[in-house]
Amino acid sequence: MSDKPASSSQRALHELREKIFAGELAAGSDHLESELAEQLNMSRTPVREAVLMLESQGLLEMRPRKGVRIRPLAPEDMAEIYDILTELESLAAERAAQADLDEDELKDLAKAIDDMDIAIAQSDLDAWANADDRFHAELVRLGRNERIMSIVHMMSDQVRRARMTTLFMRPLPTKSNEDHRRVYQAIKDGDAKTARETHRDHRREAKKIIVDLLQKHRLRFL
Amino acid sequence: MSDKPASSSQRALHELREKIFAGELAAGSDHLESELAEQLNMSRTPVREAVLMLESQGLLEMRPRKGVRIRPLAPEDMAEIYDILTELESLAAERAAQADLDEDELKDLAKAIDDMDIAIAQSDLDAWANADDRFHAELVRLGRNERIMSIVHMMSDQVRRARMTTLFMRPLPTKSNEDHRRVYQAIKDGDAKTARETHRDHRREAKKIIVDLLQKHRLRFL
DNA sequence: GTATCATTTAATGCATACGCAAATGAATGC
DNA sequence: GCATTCATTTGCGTATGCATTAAATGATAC
Repeated sequence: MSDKPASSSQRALHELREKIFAGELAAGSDHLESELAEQLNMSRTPVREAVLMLESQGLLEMRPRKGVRIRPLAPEDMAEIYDILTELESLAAERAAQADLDEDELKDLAKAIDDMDIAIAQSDLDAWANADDRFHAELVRLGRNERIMSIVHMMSDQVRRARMTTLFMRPLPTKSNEDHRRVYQAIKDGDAKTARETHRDHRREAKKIIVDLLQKHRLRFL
Repeated sequence: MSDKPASSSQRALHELREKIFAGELAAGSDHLESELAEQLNMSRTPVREAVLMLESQGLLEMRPRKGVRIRPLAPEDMAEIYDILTELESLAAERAAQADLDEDELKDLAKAIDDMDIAIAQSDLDAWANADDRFHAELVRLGRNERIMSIVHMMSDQVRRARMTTLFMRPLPTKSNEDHRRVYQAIKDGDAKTARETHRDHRREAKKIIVDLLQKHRLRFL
């Protein structure tokens, strides 16, 4: 249970991520390395290292002399990201279906789906979002491509803030879980084509919903 | 023509990349930060920064106390990467076809195809590889998704060494350019489906060829 | 009042130093 | 011999300080 010591740069990495997701470091805001270092109670060195890593993960930009800018997301960025997620997750679904997985290997996926039902029944959006994340992460894991896992993870991070914001702006995603179940069933049945196409359509829908929502609410950056 | 001053960490980034591609830093080899710093004639600080970036780009791993390891590529890694390239480039081809591009916007793509023909006529494999790179990069650019561009770039970097090695182990890719032309034509005609599927098949073929080659030659790591 | 240039300010990029922890090797006991 | 413990070395993580240079400020001329 006890946290490992963890190096300062690891801590910086995690804490900065958290602050970005929580909006504590607001989208579009600038921060000097020294400010961040002070906030985190460490020297600039580990902060710089963390910032470098976060930059290659697309969460912020280093702009010499202007500070570290937390990258805001425009609707076009959301579209880009959802397009990528659509392609890569669909491939993962296809591969998972081809892998002839037994029930035990699928249990985390099943659990995530059940948890979403429960969350919806209780109108618990946070729990729903959490289970949805797990569903997608597990799906990708079953696709057995490490690089796809890491790219999807990276893209998910980039949209995390925006998804959290929009989550409360739209009706309960009651229909969504039907798709999940269909994907699950196709994987279990070894029906690669259906798994792929069902998931692809599911993601396209998700893209449309969120992009439309941003446009409707004139959310140019978040 | 004169090189810009360029910061030490940028220089470290570029020079380390070059050394990795050139095999001067061999796949699987380990290197202390201090060695690299000495080689590059700078202190450990910018080297560490470059190494951190290269690590997130998947070219090497930092293993505390064991040195920086240049990541070797197993056939399974090649398969992973080609799967990703297949999906993302195909999407790019589809999007390019939908973009109703005029001849001028397609001229770099056309040039790359022509250059490949020339290179093949002269049996100049280096020139061919160069033009092939340009074709794929340009195709992705026309797909207008910045993130896909950067992911594809990253994946291409990861396979660069291995592709160079195998390039001289197989017959001239004479047929390959027919595919390129078909993709080009489909994009020009605005035929998104054909563009996508043609390119997808092209990439699947490429994957098969290279993975088979590695297996045949028992190249477990490179 | 505005534009240009000199001066100051301050954030960054990098070198350097140091403590710690892991790895290595030596010494000791069995 | 072999294992175990302790001493030594060495590489890394981080703090710190300084030089550089871009930006901000102020001064001067028009």
